[in-house]
Order: sequence, then structure tokens, then C-alpha cells
Amino acid sequence: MSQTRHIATQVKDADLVSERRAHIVRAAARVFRAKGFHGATIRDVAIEAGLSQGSLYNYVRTKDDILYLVHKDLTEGYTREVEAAIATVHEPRKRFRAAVAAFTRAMRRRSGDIALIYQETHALGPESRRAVLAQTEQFIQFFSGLIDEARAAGMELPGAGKLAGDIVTFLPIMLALRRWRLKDSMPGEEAEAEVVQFLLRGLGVIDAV
Amino acid sequence: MSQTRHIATQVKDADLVSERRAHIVRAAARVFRAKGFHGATIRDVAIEAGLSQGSLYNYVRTKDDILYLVHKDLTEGYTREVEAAIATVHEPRKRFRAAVAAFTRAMRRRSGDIALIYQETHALGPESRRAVLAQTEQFIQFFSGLIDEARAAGMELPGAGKLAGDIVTFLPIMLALRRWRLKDSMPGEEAEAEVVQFLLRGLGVIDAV
Amino acid sequence: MSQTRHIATQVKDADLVSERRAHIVRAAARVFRAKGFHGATIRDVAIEAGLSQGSLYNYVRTKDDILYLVHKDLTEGYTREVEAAIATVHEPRKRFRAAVAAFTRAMRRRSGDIALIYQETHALGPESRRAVLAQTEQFIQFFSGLIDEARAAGMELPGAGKLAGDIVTFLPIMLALRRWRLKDSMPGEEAEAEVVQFLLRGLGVIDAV
Amino acid sequence: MSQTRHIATQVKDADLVSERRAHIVRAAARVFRAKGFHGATIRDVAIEAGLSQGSLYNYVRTKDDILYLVHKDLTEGYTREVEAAIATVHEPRKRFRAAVAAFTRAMRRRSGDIALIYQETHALGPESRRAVLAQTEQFIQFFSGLIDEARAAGMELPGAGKLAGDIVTFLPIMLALRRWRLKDSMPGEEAEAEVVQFLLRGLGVIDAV
DNA sequence: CATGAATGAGTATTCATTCAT
DNA sequence: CATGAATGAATACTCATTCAT
Repeated sequence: MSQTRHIATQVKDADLVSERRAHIVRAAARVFRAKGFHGATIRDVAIEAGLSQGSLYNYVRTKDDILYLVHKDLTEGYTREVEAAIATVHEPRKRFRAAVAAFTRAMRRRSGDIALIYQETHALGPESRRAVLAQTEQFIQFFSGLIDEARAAGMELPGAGKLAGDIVTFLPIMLALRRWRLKDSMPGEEAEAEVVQFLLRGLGVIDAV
Repeated sequence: MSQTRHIATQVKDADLVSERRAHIVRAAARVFRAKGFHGATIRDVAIEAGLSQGSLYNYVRTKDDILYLVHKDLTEGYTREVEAAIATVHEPRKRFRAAVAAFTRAMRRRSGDIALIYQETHALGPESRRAVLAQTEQFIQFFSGLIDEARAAGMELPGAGKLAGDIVTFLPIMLALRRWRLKDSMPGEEAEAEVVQFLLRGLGVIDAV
Repeated sequence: MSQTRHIATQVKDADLVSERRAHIVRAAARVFRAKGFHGATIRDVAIEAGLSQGSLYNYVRTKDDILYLVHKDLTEGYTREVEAAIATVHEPRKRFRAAVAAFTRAMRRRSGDIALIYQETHALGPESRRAVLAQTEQFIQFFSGLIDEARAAGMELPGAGKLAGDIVTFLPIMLALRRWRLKDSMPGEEAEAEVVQFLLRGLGVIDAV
Repeated sequence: MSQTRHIATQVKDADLVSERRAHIVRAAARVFRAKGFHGATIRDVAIEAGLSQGSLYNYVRTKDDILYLVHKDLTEGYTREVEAAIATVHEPRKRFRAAVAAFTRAMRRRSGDIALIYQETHALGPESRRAVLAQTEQFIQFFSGLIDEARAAGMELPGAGKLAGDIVTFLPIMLALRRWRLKDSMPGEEAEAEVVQFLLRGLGVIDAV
């Protein structure tokens, strides 16, 4: 239901378009991570993608389009990672805990991507930004749903208020945005564990440990 | 005591420099909030500050200098706000709780500034970035100190691990970075209260409610 | 064989690059002669070359590059002229005399270019300057070689000391750098003849007259 | 009889003006030698002269004025040096030889100044340039006069044609303009001697050695 | 569809000169 | 006379986008 932005193309062949776009987006993400969106040029992206500038513009209309596609891809990336982690878990309480753990792990492992998102969302044009935020919104609501289901299944969550979904989907981002501090101070897995622990305790989960 | 970056000036009169710089920084913060750092031109900043471009450059050497000064000012802003809030509180446990509440309030009330910081820190030059991160680091350590003192004064904090200082100084930022979601859904004070509540519960403070 | 500076290009087509660069260099030389290097703007050069500023920068990276290419071209110009003049002369003593005459003639005929070189070499960046001076050095040594060969072939040169090559390649430059005086006072050919005469007599060539 | 340019001043006190100007000119010459005229700013000159920018402009109207005064001063410098060298020599033939030697020595010892003159004369405004060239013209004619007098006194100068004065006042400049080559290859005095030797031989002076 | 050359609008920064104090 | 802050005009260089081949 996310109002995905449609991006027009010169090229007709739909398969070719999606294949090439995937390629471009991955290349662009690498370039943007390295140089930032403003520091990167279309030329950089084209070279990294192994295309000519002209060809690039056959699959994308503007630089903003690329940034949007990158955002979309990265957001879908961690979303899928969480979904995959709970695909085989059916008990709601376990599902929720698995989702928190998976999201936290994703935030740490994809810290470069996440930092990119948080740095460059504001560089998106209004329409693109709306679309990206809608995607994020959906993800948060997905998490809120998991919480509701866990509670319905008997999980005690006295600490879960209206912002529970937001908090659970925000605190782990610390592992990405504070990477400059954390990367040297403790092993990643340990940091993940502490964040998950904190979240569960904050929600009031009794057997937090 | 953080290694503040010194910024050279053409102008000799020190009072004039600090007065004008304060003026420039406030104007620049407004412009950057509205257009982003890259979207804003030096001309925009000069006009907003009521100066000629030439004069602006009498107080600042580069655009990066301006961004640095803005970062420094905004960081000092919330830091001072927290310090002021606990200045008259001497009991360590109360001090800590007051600090958390004040920081959370600052994050909400200064959400524009905070979002600006998180969007544009990466646009700083290496030296400036180092200086800004050092300032932030110091703030986090200040909070860690408050936690230690509270514990020493008898506060039970079973949930406070190595990352406690990071978590406490990160989660409230959600009120700024998720403003696009939260601003419509609930009154600001209520959101603040929930965040503070969550933090205390997560740390394991017994009379959290 | 002098360590020529390589100048990177955006454009890949090598033929196009050398064709356009030749065009740019000639236009730039005209502009620089008229306004001096610092007085000329990139815009001036682009217009004179019939290109957009953007296009100009597809063939050259900096204004210094242009100045370097101009120097290189002008230096190659008189060098080739001297080489051409002695190409069909094989007797060493005649070769030397022909070279002196040809160089002197070139200095007069290309006085605008030569004056440009002497005015703007110091405006070159360090690397470019080194390359240009190496080219000049080579030319001087080429002349020293001619002198040695002439002597070996029996030419009496009692006046030729260590600086002979320098002197022979310097005095004729007077026709360019003193053009403001000389242009009105005597016909160019006559001035050339006198300079050549003076050089030969100074070197001690017996049948100088 | 040189048509010296008059440069207006804000300041009335004539003694103060000439004293300060002398100071400014020496400072400016140092700065220009180090950075070139275009590379040097008025601020640089003011600082080197120990004045404020404002004060500087009390003694000079434009940057071009400074360059003109520097040219004038440097030209007068070597002129005076030559004049001093022959002040006590009255025999015309000796006077001439002494003048050639003194000029050559000056060109080597003041090579920085001479190079500056040759690099920056074209940067002068038309009026200033005219005045400087008139000064140089006068110097050349002064030398031509010495030659005439020497000949009148019985010196054989079969090699001295119309350009004799020009040649004698030009070749020694090589010691300044080719300094990049010569400074490493032979002692300065030796180079001077060879140049003087060459000039005399070129003029046809019999007992050249 | 692919290529890559052409373009021009846009911008940070410098600096000679002025002028109020 | 001295000072130094104010100014604005000037300019090299970049880069997203277009389009002829």
C-alpha cells in the first residue's frame, strides 16, 4: 500500500529496466556511502555502474531519482531482512522478539546504509521524500502490529505505550549513527544484545534476559 | 575543554567578532534549516544576516566554518539547557532524572536544530567534524557520569550496561528525527514523558512510573 | 624527450582532443598577448576559441593548463623553426651560422609570443614551470651542441666560453623584449643582421663580417 | 628629463610622503619578488611595510601606483650603481668599460629585482608603463653616449653598430633572467667576466682581455 | 539503445578601494 | 593622519542534463 513513486524511463523493455536499475542503485549506494550524495557526481555513479552517462539517463530521469531508488532499495533491504528472520516463526511473542533482534542486527550490519539514509533523506525532492517516509511509516506500523499481536498472545508489555513501535524501530539505529563512537569500544554482537535487552526491559517484558 | 577549532578572522576587534559571529550563526542556522547546507548559498546566509558577502568573509573563512560554528552553537545550546536544568539539583538521583527529562525536552523543542545536526554533520570537513564529535562525546560522557553518580548514591540501575550513556543520549533524539510522524499524533509533552519513562524502565529504575 | 607534463581530459577521443587543444591554445595565445595572463579571463579565451566555458573545461583542467600549453606551443614553434632552417644544412659550421640566423629571425618575427613567454613564465604553477624550463634548457643545450660541432669542424671560436650557448640563445631575445624601442628605429632585417653579426664577432668567428 | 609620473597624495607633508613612500616601495618590492605582483595583495604590502591598509592609501592611490614606484626605484637603483661606479673615472674609454662591468655586476646582484621588472612591466597601466620605459630608454641612451665618447677618445669599436647601446644594456640581463640555469653552473663573478668579455669582443675592442 | 561531447547556469571566495570613527 | 571594517564586483571551475551521432 506504500505509494511508490513511479519513475519514467526512455527504455521500453521492462525487464532490462529493472535489471539495469538494480545495478545502478547498488553502484550509486556505494558511491553515495563513500562521498555523500552531494559529493558524488552522476559521472561517478555512471563509472561505478560501468555505464556511460548517457545510458544512465535512459534508466533514470534525474539525480534525485537515483537517490530515491537508493533509499527505496536500502529500506527494502532491512525490511526484507527482518521479514526473513520471522518468516518461519509463528508464535507471536517469539515473532516479536525475533523481529527486534533482526532489526537491531540489520542496523549494525548495514550501518553505512542506515547512516546514508539519515544523512540524505532531506536531500530528496518533496515527492520522493514523501514516498520514502511512507515506506518507513509502514515499517514502523508493521512493528506496532507485531507488538499488538504479541500482547494479544499474552505477552506482558506494561512499558509499551503509544510510541512503542517508534522506540523499537529507532533505538537500534544508534548502532549506525553512533558508529564513530561504538566501533572501537565493544564487539558488535555485544552492543546488539545490550540494545535488545534495553528495549525489552523498557517495554516491561518480564523475562527480559 | 573539548579541542575547539580556532577560526581565524580578518577582523581584530574580538568583541565585534563574537557579536557578529553569533549573529551570523543564528542566521545561518535558519537558512540551513530551511534549505539544507548544500541547498543554501553564502549569499542566502549573508542576506539573512543582513551583511554583504564580503563582510561575512571578514568573520569566517569558508562555508565549512559557518557550518562548524552552527554545529558548535546548537550543541552548546542543548548542553547548556541540560546543565541549567540540574544546576540547582544536588541529590545525584534527582540530578540524573532531571537531566534525562531536560535533555528529552530539549530534543523535542529544538527538533529543527537537532535534525539539522544529524543531517549535516557529514558535510563538515574532517577537522570540523572531529571537533563536533568530540563535543558530542563529551556530552555523552557527562551523562555517563551522572549515571555513575546516581548509582553511587544508591539508585538501582540493573538495566544500565556499557551503553547506558549512549542510549540515554540517543533515544530522545527520536523526537527530532521522527518529528514528521510524531508531530501530528500526540502532544509533545506526552511524547516526552513516554520517552523518559521508557528510558528509566529500560535502565531498571524501580519506581519508574 | 623533455618530461612533458601530461594533462588529463574529460574527452576520450584523442584526435578530437589534440585538434581542439591546438585551437584553444592559439586562441589563448592571442588573448594572453592582448591582455596578459592575469588580465584575461577564461571566458575571454572560450569566446575567442568559439567554445562554451564548459566545453573548454572538457579539454583542459585549469587556467594554468592553458598557460602551460601556450608556453609549450610557442617554445616548440621557434624550436621547430630553427630545426627546419638547418635541416638541409650538413656542414657543421654552416649549420651553426644558419641556426643563429634562424633563431634571431624567429625572435623578431615572433616577438609577441616571445614577450609573452618572458612575462608569464612566472605565472605558471611549479610543475608547469619546471616542464617549460626543461624545454628551454634542452633548446639551449641543442645550441651548445651546434657550437661544439662547429668547433670540431674547424671553426675558430676563441670567444666561446662556458656561456656561449646561453648568450647565443639570449641576445636575440632583445628583438622581442625591446620591441617597444626597436620597432620604430630600424628595419627588422637590419636589426637581425646586426645581432647575428655581434654574436659571431663576440664568439671570435674570424670572417665575421 | 624623464617624464616622471606624478602621483597624488592625501597627505600634505612632503617629507613625510617621500619617507613613507620609500618605506612602502622597499616593502612592496620584497613582497612582489616573493609572490609576484598579482599574487601579492595590498594587505601583504601594508603588513610588510608595518602600516594599516588605510594608511597605505594615504600615500598611494592604487596598486598600480605601487608597482610603478617599485619599477622606478629599482630602475634608479641599478642606474645609480652604474653612475657611482664611473663617478671617479674620467677617461672615456675607461668610463665605458667600467660602466659595462658595473652594469653587468648589478644585473647579477640584483637579479631578483631585474626579473621582477621584466615580469611585471606589462602589468603596469599605460601611463606608468610609458614612464618606466622612458626611464629605461634614457638609461640606454646614457650608455650609447658612453660608447660615443669612448670612440671619440680613440677607442676602436668596429663592432658597434646602431644597436650597440641596446646590446650592451641587454645581454647582461641574461644573468638575471637565466638565473634558474646559471646559479648552479658557475660562480657569479666568472659569469659576469664572461659576459663583459663577450660584449667587448663583440664590439670589436682590440685588447678585449 | 548506447555513447560521450556540449552546455550554461550556478557559487564560493578574493581583494582593491572607500570611509566612518 | 591613522585605523581597520565594509563592500561588491569579479572569476575560475563544476556538473546535471541534453542531444547528435
